[in-house]
Amino acid sequence: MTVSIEDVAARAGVSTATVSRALRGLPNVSELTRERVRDAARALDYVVSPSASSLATGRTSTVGVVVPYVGRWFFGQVISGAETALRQSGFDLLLYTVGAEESRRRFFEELPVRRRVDAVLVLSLPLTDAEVAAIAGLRLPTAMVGASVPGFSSVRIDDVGGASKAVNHLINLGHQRIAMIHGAGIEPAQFTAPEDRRRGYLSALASAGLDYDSSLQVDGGFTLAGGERAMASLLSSKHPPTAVFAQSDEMAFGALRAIRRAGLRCPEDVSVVGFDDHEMAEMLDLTTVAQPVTEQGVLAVGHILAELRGEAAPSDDLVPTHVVIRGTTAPPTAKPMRARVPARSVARSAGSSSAG
Amino acid sequence: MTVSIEDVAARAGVSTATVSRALRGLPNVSELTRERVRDAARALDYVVSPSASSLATGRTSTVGVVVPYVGRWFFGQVISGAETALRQSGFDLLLYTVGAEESRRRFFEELPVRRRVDAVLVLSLPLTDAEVAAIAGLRLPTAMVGASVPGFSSVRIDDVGGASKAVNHLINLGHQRIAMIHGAGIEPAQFTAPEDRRRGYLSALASAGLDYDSSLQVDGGFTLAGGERAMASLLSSKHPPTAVFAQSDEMAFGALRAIRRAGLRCPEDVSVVGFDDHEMAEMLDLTTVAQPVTEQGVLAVGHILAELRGEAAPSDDLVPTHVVIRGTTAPPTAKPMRARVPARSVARSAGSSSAG
DNA sequence: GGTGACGCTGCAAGCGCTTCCAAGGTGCCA
DNA sequence: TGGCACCTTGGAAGCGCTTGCAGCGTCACC
Repeated sequence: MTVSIEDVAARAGVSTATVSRALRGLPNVSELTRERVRDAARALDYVVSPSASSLATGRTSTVGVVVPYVGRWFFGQVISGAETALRQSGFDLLLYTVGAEESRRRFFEELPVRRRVDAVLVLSLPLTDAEVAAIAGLRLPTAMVGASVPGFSSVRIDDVGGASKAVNHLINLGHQRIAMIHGAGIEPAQFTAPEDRRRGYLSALASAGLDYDSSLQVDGGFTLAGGERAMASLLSSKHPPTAVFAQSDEMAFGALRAIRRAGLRCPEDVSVVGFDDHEMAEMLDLTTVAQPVTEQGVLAVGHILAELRGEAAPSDDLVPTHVVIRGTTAPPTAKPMRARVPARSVARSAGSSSAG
Repeated sequence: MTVSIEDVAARAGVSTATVSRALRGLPNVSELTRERVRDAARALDYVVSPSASSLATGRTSTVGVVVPYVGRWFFGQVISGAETALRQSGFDLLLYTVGAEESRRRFFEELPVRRRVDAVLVLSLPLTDAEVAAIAGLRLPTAMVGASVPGFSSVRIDDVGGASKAVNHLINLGHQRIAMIHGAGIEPAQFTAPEDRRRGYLSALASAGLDYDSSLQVDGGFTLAGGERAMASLLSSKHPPTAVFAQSDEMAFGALRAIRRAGLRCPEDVSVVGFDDHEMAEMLDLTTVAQPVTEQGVLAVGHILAELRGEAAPSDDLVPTHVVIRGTTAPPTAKPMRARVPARSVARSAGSSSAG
């Protein structure tokens, strides 16, 4: 039924060994023979059997990608980049989503990637020590995106730098009272983003000689709803900020909503900067810190492939970020927050009267 | 180095044949033996070699999923559902993204899934005839999500019904002048969503006895920017609509932005309904038509697995939708677009069969 | 006691490749 | 002309499983 290497060999009048060599571009095959083999293969519509091939070589030409959720924009982008890079090098991408507690447990328990892949890519999964050990036990080239674990290659963004760029942007606009909506620090240790972004925030404030006010740091739990709550609480404080740096775009979205619901306007009353450059950021005109997302997938694959070729030891990449200035940031108004529009009932007159 | 079935056999004191049968739960193995084998396997941390196994059986226990983009919310969700369902049945998921023209061409030309997968899942890819032929040539169980092709299983939503539900919602609120922002009809024939949604729109209007005004149908090309342009043009017409049905949430988002930029308010001045229940729809408080997304992946996998077991011929699923009412729809103001009056009084003029 | 039937197990032949090793040719130099 | 190095090619042994077929006790029943 299916055509095998033997059929090709017969048709080309050579041995299977030669077919194998010819088709894979190995040296020590005369050009003439190679052509004949290629023709035969083409004529028979021959495709090598991956299982036979990997049984013989021990290599699978497949990389396992472990990701919490595929549905989230960020992961989708990274996977996309990784897939392209892998495909280009002749590798397949086996997907494992381990977002649900149950599936995660099973993944690290059974390690279904064993014998199935040549290398592993772990995306933004803060791993417990046991999980790290499990992965290490695979003895496969492994790269992490978004978290750094000793012994593995990793690709991360410059969280500290990104955060201070964002805050500097606000400072340059003239803001002095700048709040931060952060993510909770409850995650495993390798997930350093919240802490790093906080460091960036603080260092920007410090080098501008601005006061540090701990009441301006509120937890938004990295969710939209959390960002909304955080912003609401900031707005209702006795001395609200004129600008807010949110550690993620989703929290920034929530903040925007809170601002709107409070009858205030952004950026006239409060400026907001996010972090990520989420696909919706543009639509909401959110100033934010952009990170190259797809590229991180590509870089991670690069590490993996290099290790696979034995060319490189595990190494870390820190990719740069840049601030994308959009419409949610502006200089503070002269008299910050004084004449507060009565929220709720009176729909903001922004549209008709003061538009522009 | 790696432990093979032979090691397990030796340790359990049986033949490799028995190990194979015992571990796979085949009958004709005494419970005692099975236990011994299991223990040996566990003790040696044995994992069957997928390549050896599939070389021997011809089955790969892998399903190829072909998708235009992973980064888009909808696809991510569907993949997620499919992955879970597959994993549960012991299948792996091989991902192929063919969004880019180049990668798409290569995919259908080389058909890298050949010999690699047992079945194929094609997500929301309107295929050309040649592409359909290529897939058919694989002679593998195949299911489509979002498009229906004769000969293949498919899972789609009820576009006609969804659209008319959306429009009925507007009609029930009292709207009489309802526009539609649609997607261009330039795609291959199987991509029937635009046309079906138009049919739903028209039938809802018709059964409410409302006029059909072709100037109220504008193309938004299924993009945010397109939706914005379409809405802008509607707003600037001499007789603008009081409500708009957008064939996708993204276009609806664009419409919202156009409304805001025109200094108008939603829903006070114009109501907007979208389609999809995009993850951002909630954040933007958009009334929309929700479809079960993850579930479509699960259903498609169901079809595939059934075919794989030889249990079923290709069949179609039409999954229902429902309107999610949020804040972008409200009864029209009494005197549309002229003076702004609180829009309470008109609340229930739903049944009015009077033609406008 | 003979004889199937039946349950459990092992033998061994593949599955379709890759690769080590040896063999045959060729050309070149001594 | 013989010897040698080098380039091509083929033979054949696996890689680690699955599975058809046969063997062998056991039983039940004639």
